[in-house]
Amino acid sequence: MEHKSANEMTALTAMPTNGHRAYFPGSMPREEAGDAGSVAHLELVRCIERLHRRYLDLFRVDLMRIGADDLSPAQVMMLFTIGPDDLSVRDLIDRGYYLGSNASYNLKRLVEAGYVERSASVRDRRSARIRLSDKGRQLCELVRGVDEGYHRLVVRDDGELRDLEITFRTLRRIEHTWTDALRSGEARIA
Amino acid sequence: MEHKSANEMTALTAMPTNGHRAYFPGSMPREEAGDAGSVAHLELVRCIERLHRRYLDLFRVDLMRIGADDLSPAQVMMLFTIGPDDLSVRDLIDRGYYLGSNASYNLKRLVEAGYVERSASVRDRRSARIRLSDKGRQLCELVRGVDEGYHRLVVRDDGELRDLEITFRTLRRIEHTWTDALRSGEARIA
DNA sequence: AAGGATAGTTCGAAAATCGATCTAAAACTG
DNA sequence: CAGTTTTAGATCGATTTTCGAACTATCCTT
Repeated sequence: MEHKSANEMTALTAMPTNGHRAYFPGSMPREEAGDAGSVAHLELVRCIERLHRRYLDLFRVDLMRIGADDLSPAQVMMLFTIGPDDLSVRDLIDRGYYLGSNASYNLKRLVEAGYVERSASVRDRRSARIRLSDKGRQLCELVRGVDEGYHRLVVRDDGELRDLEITFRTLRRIEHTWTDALRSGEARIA
Repeated sequence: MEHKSANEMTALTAMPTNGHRAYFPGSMPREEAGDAGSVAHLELVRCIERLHRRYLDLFRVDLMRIGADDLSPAQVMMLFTIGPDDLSVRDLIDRGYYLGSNASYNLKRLVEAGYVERSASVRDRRSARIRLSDKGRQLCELVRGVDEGYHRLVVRDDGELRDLEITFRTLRRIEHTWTDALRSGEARIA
């Protein structure tokens, strides 16, 4: 938490539109063979990693503008993962694939900063019930407002809307595939 | 670096296929209005964040199996960002959207561990030339092999291949949009 | 009631992040 | 050419994050 942005040596100044090679699907050892030149899973993974890093930079700036400089991007995202629901920490963990201790850590900050309310469940007193506070909901509104700007930049016509939908659907499918793979992978160990 | 995996309280045990609500496009404050219920940019962002976290878990396990337990997932990804090329640190930074000091930090480890070779440029002696070593290339081969397994899980027919291509193309477009937004956003400040 | 599973937190060590320096080598500028 | 400014990149120190291993408290089973 607490970061003043204003990147120094970051990639900010230079887009991928840099000099030499294409860098598009070209920046990895041989790929001409095998998949007949189509996009490989690994390229997508790399893209996701890059996008994630990129969005963090962008989002941090936006959060600063909004005035939510007491939260890290990941913490704000966590607010959206909670959403309008009233859930247990376990549910939150499952939704966001968080590690238990990390979820606790971030949740603690969210509660301390007043974005999330926590109370003990009546039925099971081990279990905590979490939900957004008004402050939390307000922040979500603001973020959603900012995001609409990006939405408009990204989907400018029906074709792009359709692509976005396919993209979302595909990513969800991949998410599911990975989760399965992870589960069965661990099964061999356990 | 150095992590023994074997998550404890992680989401490993429970997929998003958990109890109560749908959670699909449902876990955020109101979205029925406006976009006519279609996928919003923000949902995609959240998905990317989740996928990133998820893949980290998966990849760490794979790296362990491969025997590359001296590198973090991000560092291995950096190898692919270097790819077959011979580039300067600046190029690497631009390609991967790294922060300068982080790139240095990771690069140092890659060089120390023998995956990357660095030498000074002849023309500009400030500039370093970076490239994969044999060891680095070998690791990339191994990872690529593992990845082919996931590729087959994810694209099982032509339709899915087409979706993957659209997804990749769309994500690249978004990446570009964000980079632009970030650049022009910072411009106002600078 | 005893033993085990579950929910969630806390702790300490390790690692990652970030911006501010800092060095060295270009590249300008007069 | 001396003087200044830029650029490439490494390094430093402070902060934040990540992770797994305890640990506490409650619940469930028998």
